[in-house]
Amino acid sequence: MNLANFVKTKRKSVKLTQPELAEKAGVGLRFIRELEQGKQSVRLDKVNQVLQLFGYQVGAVPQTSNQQS
Amino acid sequence: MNLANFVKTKRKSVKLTQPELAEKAGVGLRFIRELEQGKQSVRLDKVNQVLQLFGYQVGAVPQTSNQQS
DNA sequence: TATATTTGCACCCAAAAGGGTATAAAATGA
DNA sequence: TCATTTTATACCCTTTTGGGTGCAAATATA
Repeated sequence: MNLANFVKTKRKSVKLTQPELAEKAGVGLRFIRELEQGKQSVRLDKVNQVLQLFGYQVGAVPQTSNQQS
Repeated sequence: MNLANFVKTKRKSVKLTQPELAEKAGVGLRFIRELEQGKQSVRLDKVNQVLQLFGYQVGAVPQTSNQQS
């Protein structure tokens, strides 16, 4: 589970659309879309704005890890 | 342990200076410094370039977690 | 004490992010 | 099937990043 799928899965689990998530997180709609599509060069602070809605944050995880899901 | 301290600690554990780490990771020295100082708006791909030297990558971790160390 | 390392600050600059918007495509539901 | 919702892609624009560099001060380290 990478960050992109993590966000997508979490968003769907709380029944939010991308525009709704963007609004709640205080980021742009385009950012949510690029994030869920796996864009690598996103900004860390924006990612954290999204993750904290789900009670998560960006951290270092072992490369072999499946991260949280 | 936040990302900044994680990188700093890992770097010191393998006895690298900031310039050496920057060179190995393929990022600028200024980036390493800003990362270790906790700058929030860094780019995720650059963070990953650094973390993978230590066998780690960026992932979602619970907010209450101490992340990996 | 010296030496090496780290930090902080300031420039300049090219490249990219991210926001907004509009349109096209895909998915979902009646 | 058709209509609606959701998602994806493209274009502008402004702001910021990140790299390079230099220098001074603070902090370790031998």
